[in-house]
Amino acid sequence: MSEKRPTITTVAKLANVSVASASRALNGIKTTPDVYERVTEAAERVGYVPNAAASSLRSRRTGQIAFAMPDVANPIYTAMVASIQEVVRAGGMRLVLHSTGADLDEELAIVRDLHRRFADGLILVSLRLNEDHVSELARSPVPVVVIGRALRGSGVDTVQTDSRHGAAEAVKHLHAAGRRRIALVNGPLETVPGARRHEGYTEGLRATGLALDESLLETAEDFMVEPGREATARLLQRETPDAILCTNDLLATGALSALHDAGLTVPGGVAVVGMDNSPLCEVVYPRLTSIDLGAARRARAAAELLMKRIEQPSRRPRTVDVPPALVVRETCGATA
Amino acid sequence: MSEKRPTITTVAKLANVSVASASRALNGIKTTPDVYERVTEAAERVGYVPNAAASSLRSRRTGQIAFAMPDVANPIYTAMVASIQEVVRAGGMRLVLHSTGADLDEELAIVRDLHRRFADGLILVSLRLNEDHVSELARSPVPVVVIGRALRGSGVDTVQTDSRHGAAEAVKHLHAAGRRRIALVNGPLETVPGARRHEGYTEGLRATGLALDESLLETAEDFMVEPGREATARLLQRETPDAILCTNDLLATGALSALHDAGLTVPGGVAVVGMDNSPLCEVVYPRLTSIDLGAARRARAAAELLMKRIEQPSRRPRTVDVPPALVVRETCGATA
DNA sequence: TTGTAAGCGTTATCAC
DNA sequence: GTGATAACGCTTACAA
Repeated sequence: MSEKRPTITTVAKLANVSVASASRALNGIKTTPDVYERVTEAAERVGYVPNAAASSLRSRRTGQIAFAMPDVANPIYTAMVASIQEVVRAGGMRLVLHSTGADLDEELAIVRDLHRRFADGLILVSLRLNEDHVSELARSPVPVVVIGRALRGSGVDTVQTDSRHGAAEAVKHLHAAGRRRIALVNGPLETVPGARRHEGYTEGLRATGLALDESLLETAEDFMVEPGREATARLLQRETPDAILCTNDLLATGALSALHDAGLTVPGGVAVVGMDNSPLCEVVYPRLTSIDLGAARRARAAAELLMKRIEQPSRRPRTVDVPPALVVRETCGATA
Repeated sequence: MSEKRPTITTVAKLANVSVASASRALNGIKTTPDVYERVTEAAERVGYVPNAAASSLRSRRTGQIAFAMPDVANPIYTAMVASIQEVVRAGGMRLVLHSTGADLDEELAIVRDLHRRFADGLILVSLRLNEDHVSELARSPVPVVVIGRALRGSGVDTVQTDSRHGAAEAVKHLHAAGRRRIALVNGPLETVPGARRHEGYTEGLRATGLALDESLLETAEDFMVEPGREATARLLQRETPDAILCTNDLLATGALSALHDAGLTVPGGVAVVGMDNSPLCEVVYPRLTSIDLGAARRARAAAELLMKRIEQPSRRPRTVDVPPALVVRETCGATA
């Protein structure tokens, strides 16, 4: 009844070859056709499946790729997961997921945990990691690809986008559409995206000759819908802008809701631009104009960089840059 | 420069104990305080981190839980991932993600792959698995929890919801709101949810005394936004219903878009009810009335069942039932 | 309680 | 090309 799980020894015996030959045949290493035939047949017959732990222990490869992101519930990271999953599967590997809650300690903990060697590489989306943590990354026993700001000297591959430039472009677009009182609803400023997008906003104002008005700035507790709604509500209590740049689509979604509650029309009264160009844009009402930061492309690039790096650990680190692009939809046209 | 990675032997030597004692101390098995002290200190000093493969090979535990779902991009599964992630992390384990593309062969392939022993258990969301596949599940070397229809005789724990009943309730609600020409936009009928929700729809019609009108039925290629839009557009070409029941929120989102394109108002002209009560409901316009199928609760329950089952493999299989609940929002009120 | 030693199942290194 | 055999790093009987 409860026959023991077959091991490679079982297969080797049945095929009348050594375990070494069995292993070779099963791993596609050159053998005589005869041996190959007998081994595969034997394996088939007993339903042999190699043990992952044993094979990892010996080969030092786990067949797993780890992906650590700030928040599983954010559609932009979900989109990344989908892209990465494709590449990973095509390479015959598994995807291990980690959610860091955008917490710096968590981000670092995962990098340290790589010493357990549970994965052959890591793709890390980091909101808070900065130059101080380069040493931790450099110490990693397996390749790491960072999606975020390039960390000089860390020796890791990086995929980035110029979200600062993206934010500036958004402001310019709003200005070109006739908007003059452009508010900013941002996420936490101590995050890298928060800081850079703020810079981009002020840069955009400068470029268009608009003055920076502190009362048009609002910061949400987190890059999410509800905080976006609250931040926008606070903003509307003291000011009525004619446009709002939200530093991601979730914030923008919250903003749309707050504007609606306040009886303001979009884009007639207030124009809104988000960032990320996530699937959400097509689904909210009105459809959201957004700065595409190439999430899917970045994720795919990161996964591909990682796969190549795993094959060839010595190759010099590269940085891939995905340029932002404005995608115009309904929430921003000319002033009504 | 390139000192070798420390193993448990390194630690044992440094602490002047046997590797066995080192292992015990590190795994929290009773030792004298003195030994414990010396070992942990030594481990700390050399930065020892246990090797996952070696420990799995010997202990037959991987510390990994696998979650297989039809589609990473569907917010309802994302919500499940979030819930499961919490439980898994609380148990000190890792989450391995698989996306099956709602493909039966993929679903089965993952179950078979468990023989590699890369995970200590699997949570499987299955759209197509049915009684024919019970034997495959029963053969699994590690516990499996199925989120979906209970499979009798498989011996696996199951978490389910009565989506048939949910669909029927939706119809009753629409009827109570004065709707009489209630259309159905469903996903593929050969899936379990597709079939059951169709049954629920007809059951609802029967209960309210409405006649089944074949021309009010439409089937989308997939449970997603774009197919939902297309299916609804087809429907509207031949009929103008006063309500549409969509069998998930993505379909409903597509339906809203098609209705809007057709110049129909919601809920004034046509009421819409979705299913799943995903985060999407709060974000689309108008906000979507939906049948909550308790995704987060089901996911959490599944994860908890799995953890318990891993601890105690012999306990008898249970089935957890999460009842559906109507959540009323803007897309369905009384006829205008 | 601690140490000794035997594996866990595989892959890689040798001679042949 | 193939077959012995030695690791890989850890946990766990078992003996002391």
